[in-house]
Amino acid sequence: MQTLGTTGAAGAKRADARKNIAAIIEAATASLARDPNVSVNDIAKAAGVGRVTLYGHFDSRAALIREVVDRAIHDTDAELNGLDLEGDPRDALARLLEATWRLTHRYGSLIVAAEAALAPEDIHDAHVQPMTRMRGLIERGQASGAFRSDLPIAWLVEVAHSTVHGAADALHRGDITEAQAPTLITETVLAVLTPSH
Amino acid sequence: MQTLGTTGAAGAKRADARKNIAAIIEAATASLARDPNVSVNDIAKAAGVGRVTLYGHFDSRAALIREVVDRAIHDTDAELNGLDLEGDPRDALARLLEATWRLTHRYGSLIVAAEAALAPEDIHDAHVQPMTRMRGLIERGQASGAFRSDLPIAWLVEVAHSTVHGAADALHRGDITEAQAPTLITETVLAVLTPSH
DNA sequence: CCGTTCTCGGACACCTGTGTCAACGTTGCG
DNA sequence: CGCAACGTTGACACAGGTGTCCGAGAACGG
Repeated sequence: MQTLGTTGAAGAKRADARKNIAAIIEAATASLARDPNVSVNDIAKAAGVGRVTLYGHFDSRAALIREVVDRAIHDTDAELNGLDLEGDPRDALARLLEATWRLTHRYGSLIVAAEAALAPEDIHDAHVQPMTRMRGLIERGQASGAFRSDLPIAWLVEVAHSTVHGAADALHRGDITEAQAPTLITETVLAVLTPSH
Repeated sequence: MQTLGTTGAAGAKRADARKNIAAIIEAATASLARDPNVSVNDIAKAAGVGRVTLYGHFDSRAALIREVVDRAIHDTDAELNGLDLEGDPRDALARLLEATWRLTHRYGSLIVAAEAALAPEDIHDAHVQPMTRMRGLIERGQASGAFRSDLPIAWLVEVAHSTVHGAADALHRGDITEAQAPTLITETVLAVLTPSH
């Protein structure tokens, strides 16, 4: 058992087993996105299987979260790598922000769950990966004079992320609608990044 | 026992009892600001008393948190009410942001603890109170033309808060220093609020 | 100085969540 | 078919946190 590790390669398992594994991962992703402290029991119930069945496929709660996070990182990378980050930095940033928002909205508080359950080393990648992408784009915009350079680059990246995060909170609270979120985020971040004159 | 409820009025108690209560509240505030999931045991140890002594003064973990939160709200209100919010809206906003930052930094993740332990009704006040202050100031600035009016007011308030929150994260991560935080926050929020032309 | 008040520590019951086991179904393949 | 391999299940053991009770002892305040 436990033939699938962090690689996630489901080999020659029985058909129903593979179906259950998929259901568990899907349910875990959705549940953890909502509440980072969901119990394994709730995740199993959401997947339509028994709790012990889940333990038959994943060694521990941490192993399950690791698998979910790995998939999230993989999907995120795939989605973000398919993005066109060339051209006008402002337009590129808008595209990157829109994608980041979509992913944040999908995975929600998964990162919180990961931080609580996984070792710091495992978290590092999840944070650094999208960070450097945003950072690189902002640096390119600074070099071309499209973005302001009088604030620390790390801070500008942080602003982009907190704005996206804040939009998620505001949406959850009902202050804004899902439709207007991307516009508000882009408008806001660009307002910060635009040089005074 | 338990003569102090949410009012927090310590009456004619014994001197050491009052001292211990104060130590407990102080330790709980500091502990919860760091980790919203601290156990009652750890809080008691941090206060230098036994766990049972703590239960002698507070009916439950929730009651303790409620007391801590009430004090935090009270102190916050006092500090914010002492602020001069008149004059140039930009300067007033800078003052309000600076105070908000200081308080956020002091109380840290206390709100998270409150959200997990208290009923939604009890949380409402903690959120709404500082919200309306910021909102009123922004509205005044909008009326005088100092701030942009093309974005929803609720979103602008959210931006101010997520920027402060983001600064706390960046500081915790070591991306910025405590000294530059107020400047960065003010600079950023003003960049968003300043009309395009 | 003495009674009241408070602290302290251990022990207990209870709850929730995690992880494991052996027995019970079910699937898949010859 | 039929059997062996595998997945699934309820039941069990364990750990950590909360809240309570008790008795012994210390400190306060009159």
